[in-house]
Amino acid sequence: MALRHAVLAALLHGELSGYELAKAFDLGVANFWYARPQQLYAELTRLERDGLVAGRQVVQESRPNKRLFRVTDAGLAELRDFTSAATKPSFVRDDLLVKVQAADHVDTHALIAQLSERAAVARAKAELFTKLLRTMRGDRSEEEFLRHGDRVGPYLTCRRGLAFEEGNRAWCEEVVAVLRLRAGERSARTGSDATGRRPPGRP
Amino acid sequence: MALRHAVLAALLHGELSGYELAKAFDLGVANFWYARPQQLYAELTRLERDGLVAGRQVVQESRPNKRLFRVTDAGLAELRDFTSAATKPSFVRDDLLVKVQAADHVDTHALIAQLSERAAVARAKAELFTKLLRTMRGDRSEEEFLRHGDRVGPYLTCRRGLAFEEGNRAWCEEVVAVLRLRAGERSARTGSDATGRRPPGRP
DNA sequence: CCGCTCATGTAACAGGTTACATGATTTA
DNA sequence: TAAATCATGTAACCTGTTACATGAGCGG
Repeated sequence: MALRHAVLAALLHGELSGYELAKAFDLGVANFWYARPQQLYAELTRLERDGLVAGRQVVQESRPNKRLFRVTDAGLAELRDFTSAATKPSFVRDDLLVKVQAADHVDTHALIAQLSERAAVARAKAELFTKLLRTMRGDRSEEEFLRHGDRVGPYLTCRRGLAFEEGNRAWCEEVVAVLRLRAGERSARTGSDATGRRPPGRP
Repeated sequence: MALRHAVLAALLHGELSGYELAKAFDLGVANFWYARPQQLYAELTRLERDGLVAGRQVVQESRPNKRLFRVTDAGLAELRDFTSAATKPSFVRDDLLVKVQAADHVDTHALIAQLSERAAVARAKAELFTKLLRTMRGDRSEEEFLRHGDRVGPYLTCRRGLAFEEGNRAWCEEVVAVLRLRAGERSARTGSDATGRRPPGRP
């Protein structure tokens, strides 16, 4: 059960409500984990039941009431045990990779569209992460911050997110370039159009 | 259901048995997907039931018999539909990132050990991918291969795998360096040992 | 003779996704 | 007045993991 620990790690920074957690774990910002709101509410309930987080009701006017959660001592202990234990190998699972794997047998122009889309998303995320990093380190230089700043954990995971998205973008753009080049060369040879539909066989 | 399509994409290259597929989808080699053998046998059964792959029995002496599967026309159509449809955004889910996120609150030296381990694994994988790429392109240059080679799909996904693992390794090493530096500076200030256990508070 | 490779599964369970549900308030 | 934000969940379903199971040959 890894979501548990992701939630605990996210709450280390300070108290958050389920809703705020959900925003933090959203696709846009989640540089170290992703989860749907429903999952988070369920997990917070379980964590509270197990005494790993404690919630307190915050009454609000002109807004629905909310519950803020913080990590308990037991929760911190749990997180420490988790961190000390061996880490499972992680792996990629991305539909885009499957599609590119099949690139020689499928419609190229649909694929190009999706790769371009992904490249744009990756660029946007990279920019977001860059800003987040700047905010976290404030006016200090990166080296200075990494040496003496408090809370470098979130900074370091954000750096991984940034590198990942930059890699993503570069790869998507490279693949688009290759597919375009090949579509062009093929149509130049055969005299057909350059849409790249149904590559080798199959008329 | 994405495993389905990953299996179809993997079988495009040629006939494979469940066992061979399992090797291809293993952590060591899987540059675009990962799955356990049990899952693959189950998925192959379903795919055959649905007519997307066709299996044929191969009788062997001195080895258990096996079933080789190939993608049917219906399977190829399914894969084309999948490729044309919108791609779901993908996200990272890595226990190591959770641990680093919590780095400021947990035992540093256990974390360093795991990061070093992961860096070593990443380096090994990167080397493997580099060799695979060389094998795939044969004696051609990369540019030449990407322009005119047949089956660039697997090559391109392998390139993503390579970049990913290199990024992984670089990040792990960077984090190790930062954590070591901070542990050293802290012990220099406090006069305590340099194990880095239980960072700020808590005696 | 021990462990590895080949070869294929079943069954129980944990984890994650999709769809559904509600309702007030602020902003365009 | 329509849409977005705040705020929280339930229920059914799909997917993936863990544990268990079997059995023959080959290499050291």
